[in-house]
Amino acid sequence: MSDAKTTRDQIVEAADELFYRQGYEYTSFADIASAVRISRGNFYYHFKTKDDILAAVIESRLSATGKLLQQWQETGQSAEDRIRSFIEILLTNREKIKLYGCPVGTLCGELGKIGHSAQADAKRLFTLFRIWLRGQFRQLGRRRDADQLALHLLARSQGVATLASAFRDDGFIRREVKLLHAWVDDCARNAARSKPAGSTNS
Amino acid sequence: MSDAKTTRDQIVEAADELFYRQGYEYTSFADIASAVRISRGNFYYHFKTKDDILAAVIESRLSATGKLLQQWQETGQSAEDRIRSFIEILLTNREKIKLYGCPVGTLCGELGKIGHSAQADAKRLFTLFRIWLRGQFRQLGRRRDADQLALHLLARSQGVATLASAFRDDGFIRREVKLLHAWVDDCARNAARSKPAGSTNS
DNA sequence: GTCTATACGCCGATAGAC
DNA sequence: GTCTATCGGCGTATAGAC
Repeated sequence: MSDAKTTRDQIVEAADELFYRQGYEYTSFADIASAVRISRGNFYYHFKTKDDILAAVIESRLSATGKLLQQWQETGQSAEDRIRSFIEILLTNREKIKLYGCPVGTLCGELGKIGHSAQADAKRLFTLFRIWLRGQFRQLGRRRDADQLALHLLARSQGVATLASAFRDDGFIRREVKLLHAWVDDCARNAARSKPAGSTNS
Repeated sequence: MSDAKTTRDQIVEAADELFYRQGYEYTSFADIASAVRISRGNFYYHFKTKDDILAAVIESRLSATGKLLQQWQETGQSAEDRIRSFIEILLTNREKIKLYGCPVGTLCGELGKIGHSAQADAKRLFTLFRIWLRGQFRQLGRRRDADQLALHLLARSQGVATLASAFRDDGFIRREVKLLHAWVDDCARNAARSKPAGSTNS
């Protein structure tokens, strides 16, 4: 509690940011140590290996993502609204996305390529969003294809992030976000049509 | 000519594959040398630095991509067909995509993160597809938004590749390819509707 | 808990024999 | 053109003083 962050927390925080900006492989202990302003030696008091730091970073991201989704769950007026808050992160985080892509997608990709065992854990970040989105689409009335819609939306977001970082194009992001909102419109319409007359979402 | 590949060509070929499968940063000279079965020392007779190899690999990919697009241009019966051949590479290359993602997207992403100057060249791979696709959509009659449609299709493909490699899901790829073909259907329909009656594509 | 000093290997890169 | 031998640097990781 209060603002007294432990050194360990500072390390995780700095590593999180550096792994996002530079990638895991490219980030050295020296990078993290100098960001936290501690010596490399002190480092190993808190984490035995680089893999341990990665595990802690992923755990921290999983926790933060869970809280974010829970917050959306509480503040969103409807399932449709909640899906739209997911889409909006593309706009909210667009400056970082243009520079470093999506933190989930790029980490999973890198860990997959170097055959790192932590890729399974990183994938759980995707799964967290997938399950949450699936729940929203179910509430929208798309019970049969809710999971497919969730994956589709995840894929669309990943694609936007990848091209946004390649071309550094703001207008492109805005247009794609508009298209995604229009796609949600369609999802809601089709759900209403296929539901029995008079049924509601609750 | 003939099958007598020069050592240099073999190096580029091996590096190309390794950069795709392991990433640029993670691939060492030792990896490439052992793949080509030459000593590390001999290596430097052909390439002065690792950056030089990367440049040669990108150049090789640009050339191969250009030839592929030219071939599609010649064999495709219509612009619509040609766009569909682009979509089909997701299916054709799905085994590698599930393991290593898209070679263009992952390379651009990695080079962007480590701030490598060759990222500008890697981006040209995207631009090659972008311009070619833009041309196809123009021929389809979508003159005003041809470039936006090209970027949209590129983004959708990238998203499919990213999630396919995270979840290793064949069914997901197939469903998304179907959706993309349906999207092309819509593109062609909307183009026909907005064109003056009686006009043709040629 | 934090530091300095240090081990040890792999990295990219060079020199020079054949 | 291909090899062996080797360099300097940085990477992760450890030992031990304070």
